[in-house]
Amino acid sequence: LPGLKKLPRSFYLRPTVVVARELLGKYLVRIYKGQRLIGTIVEAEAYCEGDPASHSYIGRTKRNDVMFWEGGHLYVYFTYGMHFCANVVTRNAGIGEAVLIRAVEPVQEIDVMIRNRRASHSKKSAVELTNGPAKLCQALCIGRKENGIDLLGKEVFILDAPRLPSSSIRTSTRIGITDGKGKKWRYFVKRNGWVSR
DNA sequence: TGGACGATCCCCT
DNA sequence: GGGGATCGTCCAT
Repeated sequence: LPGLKKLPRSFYLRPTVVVARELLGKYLVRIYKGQRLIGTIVEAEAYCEGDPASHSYIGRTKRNDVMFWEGGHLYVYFTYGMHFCANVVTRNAGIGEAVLIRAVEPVQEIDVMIRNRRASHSKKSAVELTNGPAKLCQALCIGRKENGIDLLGKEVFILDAPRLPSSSIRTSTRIGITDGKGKKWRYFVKRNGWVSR
């Protein structure tokens, strides 16, 4: 992906639903042991202040602290006793908002991603490599240590790409939540096979 | 100090 | 389509 630049800080400081929508089509890059694991973001959800479904709804705690950092950091949380999920922090410091990355389409080092998910992926389709928030974290080696990483650094970052036409973007309510229903803050690429169900 | 539960995934039916 | 795995976080005793 020669010539593509990292998204600047200013990209992340904008309203969270705008960031969620515009992250579609961008390249999520993970540098791990000298390898460049890359996937195109195809599904994302916005979590805003005043939203009962957001981890930040209860206020600032040790767990959700990174959500309140300046936009352009990575908030990684642990859930269900075994899974990690990755979020892009948005807006200015002191505001607890973020975008959950729910799915990516593998682009580069796909064989490494298969190996990272080997235990459970042995006889599954290519789609199941990264069609969910915890699956893509496993495929890209994103875990507890990556919580709080600066997306303008060298370990995890996002490369710019042309904005997708609005005709290729769809919206829906968010997945797997009970509070805050009705908000159509899930964005995904129409007809892309890696979008979760 | 304890218990309820979760922005999920996988395997089984 | 349903349930079990599995444990950190948070709040109520």
